[in-house]
Amino acid sequence: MQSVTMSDVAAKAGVSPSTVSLYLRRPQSVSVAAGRMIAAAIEALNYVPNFVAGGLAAASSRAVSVIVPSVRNAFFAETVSALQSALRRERLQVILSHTEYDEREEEDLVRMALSWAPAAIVLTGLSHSVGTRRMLASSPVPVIEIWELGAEQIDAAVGFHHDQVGEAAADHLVAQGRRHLAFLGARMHEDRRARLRCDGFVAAAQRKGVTVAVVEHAAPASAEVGSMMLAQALQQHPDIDGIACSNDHVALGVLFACERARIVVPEKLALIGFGDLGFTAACNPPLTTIRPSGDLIGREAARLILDRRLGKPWEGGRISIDTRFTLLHRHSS
Amino acid sequence: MQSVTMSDVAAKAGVSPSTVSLYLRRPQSVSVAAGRMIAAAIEALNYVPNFVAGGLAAASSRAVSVIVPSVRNAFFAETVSALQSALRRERLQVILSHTEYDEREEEDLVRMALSWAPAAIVLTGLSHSVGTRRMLASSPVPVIEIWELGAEQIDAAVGFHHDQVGEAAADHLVAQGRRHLAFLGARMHEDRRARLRCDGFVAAAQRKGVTVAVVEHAAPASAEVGSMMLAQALQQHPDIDGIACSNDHVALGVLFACERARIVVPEKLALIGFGDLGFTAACNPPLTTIRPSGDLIGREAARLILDRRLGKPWEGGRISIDTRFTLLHRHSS
DNA sequence: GTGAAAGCGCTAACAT
DNA sequence: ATGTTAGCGCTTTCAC
Repeated sequence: MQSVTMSDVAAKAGVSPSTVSLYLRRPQSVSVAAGRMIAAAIEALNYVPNFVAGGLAAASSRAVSVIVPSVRNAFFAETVSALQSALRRERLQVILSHTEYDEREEEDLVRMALSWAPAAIVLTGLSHSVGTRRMLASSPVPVIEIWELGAEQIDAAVGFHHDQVGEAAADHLVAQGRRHLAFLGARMHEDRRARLRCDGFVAAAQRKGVTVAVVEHAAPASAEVGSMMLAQALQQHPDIDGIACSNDHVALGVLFACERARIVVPEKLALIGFGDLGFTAACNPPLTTIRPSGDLIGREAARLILDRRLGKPWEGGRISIDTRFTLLHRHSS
Repeated sequence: MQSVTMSDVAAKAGVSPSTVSLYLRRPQSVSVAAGRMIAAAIEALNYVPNFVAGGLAAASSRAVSVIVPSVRNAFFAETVSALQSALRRERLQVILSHTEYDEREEEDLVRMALSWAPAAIVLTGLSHSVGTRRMLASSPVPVIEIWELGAEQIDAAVGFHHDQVGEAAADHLVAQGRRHLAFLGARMHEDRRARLRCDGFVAAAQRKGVTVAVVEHAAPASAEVGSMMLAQALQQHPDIDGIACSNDHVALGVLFACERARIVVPEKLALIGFGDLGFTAACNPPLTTIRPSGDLIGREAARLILDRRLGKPWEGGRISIDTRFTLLHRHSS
């Protein structure tokens, strides 16, 4: 079926297939002479190894299954990108799928993921259906949960505490002298992490003794939704002087709406976003925001996967890595 | 190695493994009675099929290899998302990788892609290394090139003509009475499609007899780069009254910079972007832009792959689908 | 360091 | 409609 196979290479190089296999996986375990012959044969025949056959024989494929809520979300895109770059060096490939924030969907995708006998499965968040947990528990595949910390984890987890993000935002606004806060959140009924940031914000504000309001919108985060939520917030609580948003898209919309309503930021209203998306530094005024470590999450997850492949087990069976976040104080607050 | 296999299911259901296999692939080809027994056995044993073994036996896996320049790019993210959603229904999965706009990298990724014996390979653009073309030509795997039309294609292509985008932008600005145009382009030495848009813009402007300047920047598109390019453009050509940008991030930066410099858009300067990214409708003023059909590209690519899997060959061996684009006239022009 | 042999779990003729 | 059979291309003991 396949034009040129490992046997062809072996024949041409004058060695056995198993030597070629060994050479491909651990070149240093093969004599230099044999290695050179094999390399020449591969080159001459233009041999492309078959990962599928390899995966079947080894009972573990070169795939890493990654399941995120949405590929279009810049946060996850960054993590996926970093993960891929790091895995690529070890010739592991990412099988990507998205749940659209649906746990039932996730369960089905996990089942499909297991069908690939992947080297690892990467899931977003710590909240999964019972079925998902059961499947994963009864499988030997390492599981890494990303982008959240602070609840029970299946295996390894790499992320940060979203309630701490909310807390940091509230502390920051209060430190800037604001006494009437609001949190504008998009799609918080589905996006558990946005909800956690909101909860952390409200709790911290209450501890500091300032007033705090929450405005939500069911639609996904966007500038338009941000503009709408600002209007609603000001209508209900005209004295608001500090706003945190569930992410930078929302904050951008608030910024635009303020401009149209001639509300001066930050004098009249201090604003803080979340995400440090591309436009934040270039806005008028530049947007104060909290930068999550999306890139680092990807790199650390890859490191865990590679360590595990090399046989290093995770200490105590469970491991969690806190990648933290950074508050970037710009001119909107 | 695997806890429960197809044979286990067959034994429990009282049929042969091949019947189970058949049931899994074409349920309607199996008697209702047998089907019920098999379904019950699968349920009871919690059977998870092994795609790797299946792929080896069938000499074609349930993977579709997708290679894009960057996962973080919202355009490709949209296409990948749509592609995934559509393929998912047929239980095909996307193996994603990114080239970072490097053709050598792409060649290596195509080699790895072939290692999976994928149902299809999806590549971005029509420009590839000789090695890439050679490998793909000598393989039976269907190839779909996306996001570009107008040059020689390997197999199928789904996308649009970027020079037509540039042309549409120029025509629009001229129709708005602008006579001194400029194109601001980011990373055009690598992003061939941005270059094509630029070329189309310049050619159309010249045909209309208006002046046209080009400002480039090597960095990836961002609002900051947009602000910088605007400054440079106005310094070199103070009389510019219409600007097209290689994408909306750049246009957003221009908008911010105009605001700071008290340049009124669109009265003093008409602006058009590309991409219809999330923020364009919410900006001040809302940004005129050109919406590419990123989503449609993904859906059409999926359709071709699915058709091909069902045995429908593409007419004449080659097929190209023009997904077009739409100019959205808002208030920035 | 290298080779022989035995599968990995499934699909796809083919026969019934 | 169902079962029998023969691999798919590789990895991995286990000898040597």
